[in-house]
Amino acid sequence: MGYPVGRAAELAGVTVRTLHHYDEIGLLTPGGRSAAGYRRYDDADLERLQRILLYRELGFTLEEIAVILDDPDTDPRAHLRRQHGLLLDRIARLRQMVAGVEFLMEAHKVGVNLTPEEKFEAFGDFDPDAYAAEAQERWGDTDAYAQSARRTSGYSKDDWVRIRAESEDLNARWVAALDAGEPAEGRVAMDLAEEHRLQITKFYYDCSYEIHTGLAEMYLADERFTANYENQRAGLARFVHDAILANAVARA
Amino acid sequence: MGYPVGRAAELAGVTVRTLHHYDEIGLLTPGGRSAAGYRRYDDADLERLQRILLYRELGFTLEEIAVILDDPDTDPRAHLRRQHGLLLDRIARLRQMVAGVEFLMEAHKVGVNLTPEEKFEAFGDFDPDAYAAEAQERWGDTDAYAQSARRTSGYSKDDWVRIRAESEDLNARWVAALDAGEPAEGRVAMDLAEEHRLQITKFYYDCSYEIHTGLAEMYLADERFTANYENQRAGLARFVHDAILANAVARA
DNA sequence: CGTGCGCCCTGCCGCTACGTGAGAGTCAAC
DNA sequence: GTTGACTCTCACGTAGCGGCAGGGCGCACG
Repeated sequence: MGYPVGRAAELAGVTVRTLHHYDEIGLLTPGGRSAAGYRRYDDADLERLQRILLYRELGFTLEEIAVILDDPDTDPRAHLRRQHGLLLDRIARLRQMVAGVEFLMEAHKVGVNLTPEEKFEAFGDFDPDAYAAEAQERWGDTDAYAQSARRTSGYSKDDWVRIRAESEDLNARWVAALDAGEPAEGRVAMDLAEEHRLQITKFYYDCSYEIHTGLAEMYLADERFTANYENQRAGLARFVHDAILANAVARA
Repeated sequence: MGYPVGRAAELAGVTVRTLHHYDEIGLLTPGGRSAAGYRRYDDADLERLQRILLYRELGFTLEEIAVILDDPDTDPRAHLRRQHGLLLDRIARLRQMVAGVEFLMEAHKVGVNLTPEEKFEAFGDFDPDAYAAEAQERWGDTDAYAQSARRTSGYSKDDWVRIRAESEDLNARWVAALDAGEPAEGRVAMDLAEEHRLQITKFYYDCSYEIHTGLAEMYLADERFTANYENQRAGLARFVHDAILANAVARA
């Protein structure tokens, strides 16, 4: 009983070498060996293999996959839900790119000349807030992120333009507040924080005060977000962070 | 004029090292250099870079991308259309995987026990006919494939179950015909060929006799398809091929 | 005028996730 | 008992960069 390596590879649609590799690095060790030393894969092995391949398709490294799969308090159902969410997210991202290509096709047809900046923007260096939901969910397991993916996947090109405009507007006002020397715990900054929270709720997912403070922490901890704010104004990341916390404490 | 490497990298959302690498392998050589030997990227370079990144996201190797981009008779519009189609295809594939995950979740909830084969099938080693459209279009430039992607992306889990069932039913009858010793140019085989053509039209895209014969050739030429048929019965690939050709000649 | 500081250059070594043999044993079939 | 398909274990090769070393630019600031 159990499948030999060739059969397992065929079933999963991978090469024998790949299975050898996974065995070498300890990612997928077959349940047993025959007398002659042949690998024998049982049903549990194949189930694990399937999960590996799905996470791999989603862009995780083999090391990350090992961590995810060997986490003791993640049952099969949690894996399926997470994979489901991540897949929806990928689709949302691809849809955004489709919208970008359609936008460029339009521009080309009408003969509009776009600056390089505009061209790259068409695809979006993915919006930080949408991205945040992903990061949040990647290891957590709420459904804020799945909600985000579901909603963003329904957005049209025009929607994205509107969303981008509103986001940039709010951003400009953050910068203005910082430049004006507003205190992060003051009325103005806290109102901006509240507006920020409502904007996320409106476009992506229900952003509670708790989630919002979580985002604020990430704005400081994750350099991708830090850079996003700091590129606009030195100290802006910390300013936004502090304002969000003050706002959450005051209103919650 | 022209952007320095750091600025170009920032615009495109890649690292400087990546641009160096593309320069090294000749995939993207900056339009000029400053007096001090600094790379200077002009607008045309950035446009090329954007195309590179999109094709890369779609899974092409850098070498393949070079071939695609340096093909003299592919204008910007053709690139956009191709990218648009390929993106829709990726989305369709991911949707199929989503459906697969949902199917597994259902099965898990109801407590159904699936064999490993069934589990891997849930995601589909992608249906050959849908795949065919892709291969057809990847280098050609009709829109059969885009049509296929558009339609399949709208299919639900239940739809896929039905499609799979119908496909397998037809497949079984091909096998039966071959086993029964039916001639490939006979009535029975030709009727199966016609049914095959209509099934593709129904589920994926308008399959003309011309396209159909194209598919038949591919069933013999591309080992992924050959294997698909030969795994069921030796000689089946050739049998299907001959029947499709006979049918096309007789009816067209 | 020099002296940081940030950006740029060219090697070059390292890493991941395998591909691709080489050389040898295994197993079912004829 | 031999053939052909499958398996094993080294072991080196490859793609697409990441990251660091050692060294030039270039402009501001004192």
